[in-house]
Amino acid sequence: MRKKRVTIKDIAKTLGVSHTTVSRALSRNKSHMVSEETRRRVEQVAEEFSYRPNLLAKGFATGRTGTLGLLASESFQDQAGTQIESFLRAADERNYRLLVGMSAEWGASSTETGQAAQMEQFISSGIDGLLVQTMGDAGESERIQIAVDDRVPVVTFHYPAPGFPGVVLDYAAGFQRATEHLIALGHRRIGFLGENWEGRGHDAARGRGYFKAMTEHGLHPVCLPVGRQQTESGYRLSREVKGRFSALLCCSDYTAIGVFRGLGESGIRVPDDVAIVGSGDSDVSAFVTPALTTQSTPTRGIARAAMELMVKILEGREVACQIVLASNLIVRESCGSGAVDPTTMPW
Amino acid sequence: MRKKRVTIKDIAKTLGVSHTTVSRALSRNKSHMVSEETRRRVEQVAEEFSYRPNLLAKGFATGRTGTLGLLASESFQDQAGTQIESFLRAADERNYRLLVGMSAEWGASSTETGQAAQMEQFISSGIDGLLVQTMGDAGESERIQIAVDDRVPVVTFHYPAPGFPGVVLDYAAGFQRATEHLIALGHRRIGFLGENWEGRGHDAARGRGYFKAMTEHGLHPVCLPVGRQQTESGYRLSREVKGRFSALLCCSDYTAIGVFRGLGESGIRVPDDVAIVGSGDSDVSAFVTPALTTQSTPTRGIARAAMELMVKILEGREVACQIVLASNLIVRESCGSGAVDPTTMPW
DNA sequence: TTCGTTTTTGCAAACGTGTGTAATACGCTG
DNA sequence: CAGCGTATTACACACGTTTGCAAAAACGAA
Repeated sequence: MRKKRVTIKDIAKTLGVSHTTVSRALSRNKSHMVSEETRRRVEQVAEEFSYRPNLLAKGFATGRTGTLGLLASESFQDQAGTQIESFLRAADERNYRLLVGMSAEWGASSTETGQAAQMEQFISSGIDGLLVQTMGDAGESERIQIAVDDRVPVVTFHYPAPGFPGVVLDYAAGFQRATEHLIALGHRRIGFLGENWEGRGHDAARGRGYFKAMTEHGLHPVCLPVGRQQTESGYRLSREVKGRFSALLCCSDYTAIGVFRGLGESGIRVPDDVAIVGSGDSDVSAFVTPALTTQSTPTRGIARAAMELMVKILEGREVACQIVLASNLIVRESCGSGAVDPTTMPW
Repeated sequence: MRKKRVTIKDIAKTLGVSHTTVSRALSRNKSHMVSEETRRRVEQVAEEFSYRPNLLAKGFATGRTGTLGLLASESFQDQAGTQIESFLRAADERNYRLLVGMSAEWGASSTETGQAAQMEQFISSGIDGLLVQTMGDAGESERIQIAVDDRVPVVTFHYPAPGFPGVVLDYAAGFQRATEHLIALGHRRIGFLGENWEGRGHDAARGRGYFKAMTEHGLHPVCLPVGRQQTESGYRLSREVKGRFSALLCCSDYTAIGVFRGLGESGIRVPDDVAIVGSGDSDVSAFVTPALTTQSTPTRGIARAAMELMVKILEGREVACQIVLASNLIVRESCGSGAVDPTTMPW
């Protein structure tokens, strides 16, 4: 007895008009007007039948679905969830739905679909635009190009993707400022803990900022390479710190936390003996003891800016541009500057 | 010069066959066979033209889109992101796409769409099924009923929604066990910090478990009501603890962290003076000092189970059932049992 | 009334794919 | 050769909505 879903034709039939009229009445079409009287009656019957438009058919007919694809990167650690959340809010505000995918291009398990495959699926699903979290890995541009070739507007976010519009975070400037902050506090022997020193990706960008600040002040930059397991790497590397550094810049809060633990076991106190700066402003960073001074990642701001850019592009008001967001230093307790901004703490 | 997207008709034309044949060749239709020879040629041309099926049209024609709706609840605090992440993985494993929405039924700002509205949008979008995170608030059943009335299979998760299939977490049993754990450690004056004491929702479920354990051991249960701002509430309530309780059960890790802070300022040590148990196993719980003993929320397991149930229902292999997941106690440092399971710590 | 203009409505095609039914071709049996 | 079954292909329509074009209705002015 499965009754079929109610369509505009059902409404048309009960009112004795054509389905065309109903369509126009409901969509408030400008070019063709429908009398106030008819519109009222149509809306009333629609309400009565609890009519729900078939967005599939609508999208099929118009070529617009009101849905955007969001490809988040799993490599973005614990921030992935927060980032997605921010985008959900931003999309909701502008009345877009979000088809979400998360992919790990590196170390993807066999069951998980690679980013390229997910992207093709999304494109086929008839999205109006694609939001891609960029990590700066090799082959990224080629992947994004797939969407562009299929005329799907793309907005990247997080890391620069040359040639594509996007919202990027200025990690280099952020880390330069962080380094200068430590120098201003009197530190001279400052170490850098990151995945790779020079090359591509986020850590390298941070490294460039660190390098610049150090050399500009006539100081010698030193990099301690961190592995995939960041907390563990930090813990391990903490052994090399003693007497060698008075401050450490970590490319991840988790690395910093590992260092915390390791130093604590050796009886080295933070920030009294060694100052530490993290990066990412993860949820945990305010809760560790001492609270971590960290380079912020404005997840919400990124989402907002990317969404706005996307809407502008969809409306033809913007063609391509790179929006650079500053990465601020959130000063808490771990580098002992004394002046902790209370608004950066959860209590 | 915007070339149109390539369709099966384009393929058909170049091969001199009908689009029907192409459709059948690509979809590997059983009832109508297509010769091996033709299939090969079709696939080759499809590859050559880098044909991508229009999933909108496909879904429109078949009534199946391969997309599921996920309605997460914002009230689920910092776990929302993790929960969504888990579902993305589970969906990917079974080759479904996920249309994600997040809603706060309570305190929703004017710009944010309520859950009911989001659900209607999702239904219109032609999803094959809907995954709803339940919080046990009033009107929830009526909301879910909307989807069911439109013949969209629904699977709820997190909190029991009577009459609908779902995956639920046994908070009551979990908190009962947590309470008994404290009793076994010798505690007698144990307080309960939760949003509401008796009624509906998660905290009430936890409260029931606590109540049961206490009365069964002839102890007197006491509830300290927590407000919306959990960390702050915990901080505030910590003043009432001194000399009154030797242990506290908090319905949220954030409440526990607020209590930590407050007690610390009063010179009361955890776990030496007061034992504390949290709930949620948030990302932060392992990083605070002392590391928080907490009732786990198996986000990944919930997603897996809900997804499996959904697939079974879609395939007609299951009609309705409630899957109850146990909520384990993760013993760390904050209740001083001494035996910390190292696998619960991030290092 | 008659014509012109504007407002309102309907017809029919289109979007890309799937599917029931009919047609064709081929080979086999009697 | 007629008759029949089977494998393969084609035709035509369906799915629900939008939209260009044309027709009808309403209205005002001459």
